[in-house]
Amino acid sequence: MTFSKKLLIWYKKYGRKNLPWQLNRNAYTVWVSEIMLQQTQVKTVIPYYEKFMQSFADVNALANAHEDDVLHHWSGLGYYARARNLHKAAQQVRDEHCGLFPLNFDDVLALPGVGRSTAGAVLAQAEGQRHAILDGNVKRVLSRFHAVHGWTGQKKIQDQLWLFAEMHTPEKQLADYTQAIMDLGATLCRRSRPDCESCPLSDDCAALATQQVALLPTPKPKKTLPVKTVRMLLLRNDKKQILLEKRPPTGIWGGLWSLPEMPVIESVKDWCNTHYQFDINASDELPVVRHTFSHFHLDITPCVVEVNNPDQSVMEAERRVWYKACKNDRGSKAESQSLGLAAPVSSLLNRLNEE
DNA sequence: AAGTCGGGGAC
DNA sequence: GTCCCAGACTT
Repeated sequence: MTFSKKLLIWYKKYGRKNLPWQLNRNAYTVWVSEIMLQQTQVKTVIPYYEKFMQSFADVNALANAHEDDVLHHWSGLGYYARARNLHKAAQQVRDEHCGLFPLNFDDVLALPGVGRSTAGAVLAQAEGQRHAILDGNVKRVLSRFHAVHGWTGQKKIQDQLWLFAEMHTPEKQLADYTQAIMDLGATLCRRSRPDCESCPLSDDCAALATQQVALLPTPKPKKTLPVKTVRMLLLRNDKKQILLEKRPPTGIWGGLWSLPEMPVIESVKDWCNTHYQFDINASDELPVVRHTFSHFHLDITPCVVEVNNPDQSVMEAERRVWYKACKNDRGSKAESQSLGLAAPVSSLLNRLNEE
């Protein structure tokens, strides 16, 4: 059985058929509901839709209203450009289509605030015209059904999903099919805890077959993290011990032991002299190590420094310790169980120890 | 391709 | 707190 046929059978039993905009359905009511439902959940929209329709019963009433009045009805819904566009579009219908909501795809698409998916949804639901839709629900259903990996905002992925959407769109029962695929996405093929047991498409779902339902759709990539840089000093005494410092209790690596840090821009020799009263001859930079936190990258420039007069540093004894990195029984991992080390510090000490 | 608009729900 | 939601528009 085809995708659409299974979906339509399921819809007949379990689909939503009494939403406010499904009663007395016409292009205007469907259009208003579709705009309100952009990036907004059904439950939130319902009271707004009912009040809006009471005040603006048809497209001409909306066109002739004051923008402030339209915006007042939108207050609290968010994305207020939707309301301004809705009002402008109603005037466009009044002025360019003789007050009759257009039933031609390109004309609907030309209305401000109406994109490809919304235009398709309006004409499919109100007029039974054959158009595919691709909203958040459909993207989720199709990316799982076809195991499409990649963020759905990417053009390549979006094009692929539109092809699948077109492919599955039936020739008849467009209103029901359009509602059905959205209902499936909203009620069973949810973002979290999808109910695959109850899904009419589970037999052919590629994501389910390969245990990838939870991985799809691929989440939006996180925005580029800011990069901070720091130099970490591997201060080494004549016993080949490294100076560690205890971090403050709050903040990054709170309470853990770490290496002394200093700005990359400043002189190592001056810094050691000023902050530690250490006399050093030379220092040796190691390759930069990137450590990533949830909110930034930390590029660490490790710098090995041989200290000539380590005895000078007896200040703040509780916060500083000369530490001898050694290998434990398991091999390469440093013996650090007794001392809480920040992860990249542990890694650096290992590297130094292996040389 | 990335940024913007937004209040609210799920977790 | 984060992520996302029946997207479209601008830069």
